[in-house]
Amino acid sequence: MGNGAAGVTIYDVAQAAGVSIKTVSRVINGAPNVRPGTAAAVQRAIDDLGYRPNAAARSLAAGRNDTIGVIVDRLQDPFFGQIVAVAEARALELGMDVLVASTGVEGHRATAHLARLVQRGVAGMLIAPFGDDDPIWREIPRDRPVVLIDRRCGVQGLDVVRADDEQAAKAAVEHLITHGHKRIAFLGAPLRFSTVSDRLDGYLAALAAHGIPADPTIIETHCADATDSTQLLRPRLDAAAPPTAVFSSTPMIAEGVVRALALAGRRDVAHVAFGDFPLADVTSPPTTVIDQCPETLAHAAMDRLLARISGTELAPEDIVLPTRLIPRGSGELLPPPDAPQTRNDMKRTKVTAMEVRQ
Amino acid sequence: MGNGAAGVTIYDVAQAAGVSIKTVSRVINGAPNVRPGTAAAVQRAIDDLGYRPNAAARSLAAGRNDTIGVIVDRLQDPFFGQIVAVAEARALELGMDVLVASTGVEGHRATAHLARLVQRGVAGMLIAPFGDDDPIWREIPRDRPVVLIDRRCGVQGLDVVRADDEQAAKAAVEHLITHGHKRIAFLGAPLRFSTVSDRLDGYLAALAAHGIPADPTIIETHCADATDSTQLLRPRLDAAAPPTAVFSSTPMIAEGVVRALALAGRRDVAHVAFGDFPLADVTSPPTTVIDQCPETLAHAAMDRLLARISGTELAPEDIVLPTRLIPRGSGELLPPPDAPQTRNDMKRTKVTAMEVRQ
DNA sequence: AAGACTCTTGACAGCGCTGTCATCCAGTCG
DNA sequence: CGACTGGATGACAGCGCTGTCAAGAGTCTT
Repeated sequence: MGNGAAGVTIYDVAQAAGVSIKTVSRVINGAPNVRPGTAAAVQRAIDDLGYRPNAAARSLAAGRNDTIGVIVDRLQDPFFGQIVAVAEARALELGMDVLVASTGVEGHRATAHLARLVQRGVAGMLIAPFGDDDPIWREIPRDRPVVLIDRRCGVQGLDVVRADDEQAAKAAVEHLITHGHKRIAFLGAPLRFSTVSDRLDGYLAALAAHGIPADPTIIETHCADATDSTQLLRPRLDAAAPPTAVFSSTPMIAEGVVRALALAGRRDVAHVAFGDFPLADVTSPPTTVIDQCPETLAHAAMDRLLARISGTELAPEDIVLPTRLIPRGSGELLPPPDAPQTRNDMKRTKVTAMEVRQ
Repeated sequence: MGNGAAGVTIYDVAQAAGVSIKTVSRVINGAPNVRPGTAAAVQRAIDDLGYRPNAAARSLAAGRNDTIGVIVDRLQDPFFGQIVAVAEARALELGMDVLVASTGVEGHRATAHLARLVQRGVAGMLIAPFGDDDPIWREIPRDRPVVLIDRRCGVQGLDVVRADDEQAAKAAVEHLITHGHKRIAFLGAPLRFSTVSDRLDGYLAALAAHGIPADPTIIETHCADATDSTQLLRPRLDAAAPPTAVFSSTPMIAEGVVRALALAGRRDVAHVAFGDFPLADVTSPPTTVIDQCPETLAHAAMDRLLARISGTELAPEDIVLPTRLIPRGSGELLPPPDAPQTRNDMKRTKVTAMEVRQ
């Protein structure tokens, strides 16, 4: 009984139960071929002594480990919070634990974390790679299961579970176009995030599909955080030919956009954000979002990771999950009747992603 | 060079460097009394072979462990996200790792997690206990450092790091009173959270200090989540003598309050929330909050935990940190000039916490 | 009834590392 | 110049557990 005096070992249990340590080991691990009576006696001894197997000894002896590592940017971000929460819940079902590692907003700690988790002997890792072609990710160990979530990275041969960024962004922008918008600003995080890059492609594809020229002056991809998006959107709202709608490429950026609009007292600018966020439904007007269903993503990624950990052989796959648009009001605003036409209407008809990316 | 083929052991390094494993061990651990030349040779061998010490073997042999466990309600909650983030950052500084455990919104998994973390041999734990007098917390092992954060729990003899809930709540309510409010609703999570209980005490103390009778009909302590607070506030707004101000006891509840007010189109109800939350500044009107500075709390808790882990002897302490009120608008609204007087003005002058808690 | 199995159980050798204690050697000192 | 000191290094015994292999005890065949 009682709260397990530390220091109780398998030997103590064996002695108390009058069996060998191996039998105790069998009982602990639910191994077959132990007579019920023996198992019961051992179990009683375990309970009486408050024995808890030593995880370190166990993983040393068995050579395996029931810990998985999760690497994300920021634990504070609800998106990643949800991912870690799902990972933890799923791991728990299998009696595994989760070691968290956040790379920080610049990804500085990524390399160190990768090394640490390997050293810790994690059975597998769930990684939201920070930055697309960052050489850091080349260091991802290939000797154990790794699943990338949310973002791709330059590395080949790994499972990736992500939202259909390009299609979803395209759908979002078309949603705005359908409501009559032609000047739609793109506010994005840096393009080294594969997600943002894909979303920009979707944005451009939507414009192109509707014969709307892309205007580089309202495409911003240098927002590191919400403060940036607020500050970078502000002057554009006051410009000669202001956008009548804004597409935010991430929830964080959307936060800054909502703030910029609120500060400017503008309720006439349409807004669709990629990624749902808390209180999106009570902004004025409520923010229309693309829900990328972080939990679904996380579950899919964990399915994959846990399958690999349990030994299933799988070919690396790029799993792209659908998203859904949640219209709440801001994305359904119509442009003002006197909205100026696109400034460059006559001059050019197409901007390629390449050009924009300069 | 290269990405450390797993399976390289200290023996391989020793052989490559022409020394004994013990010397390698010394180098790895930065032990004194190793000739610089020897150390350099060993280091070279380590680098060449891509050797990484096996954490399991290490903690088994040394009997210590450089992992700390953090138990919180929900990782998705930015408040806890911040706490875990700080814990992780601080742990990393010392080369330690963080094992996360979320108890779920009802705290169901708490016991299991406690056991798991102990079994994993964590060096210490940071726990945000769910529920005050929940017997679960009696199971907290006393054989290793534990620091409680944010909330107390029935257990004695443990460090607690928390905000000054009662004083902060009192200040918040007095802030409303100063602006002329007399009918101030209290929306709270269940009182088994020590924080909520303390905040209710602060609320009652503020009313009492100003001779305002507490009205149990506008004191609600059964909000499990934001949905509840929305639904429970709604009818009260339409009641005969509606509150002219609302005090939300947690950010989650505040979210529901903001939503209820937005849905009802009410911008005239003053609102002060305990705990800052994202976009609080862009609600209509912007939400006045008490910032409990989660990061500061987390740092203070980690200071304590890491000190204990490193062997410092400390008497258990209840560390209460100050908060600050951030006026943003909603808390500074004045009550309507024709606001009805408190319904019970003549009938009673004081409600004790006891009564309210029925 | 002896051989062939199957089910239970145990002895024992590590897993990779650290702590303890012994050893060796270059200086120091009386 | 021999005893003495302290730094540098290594031999070795575990840490607590699991995997392997063998042995003992029944059970089933023919």
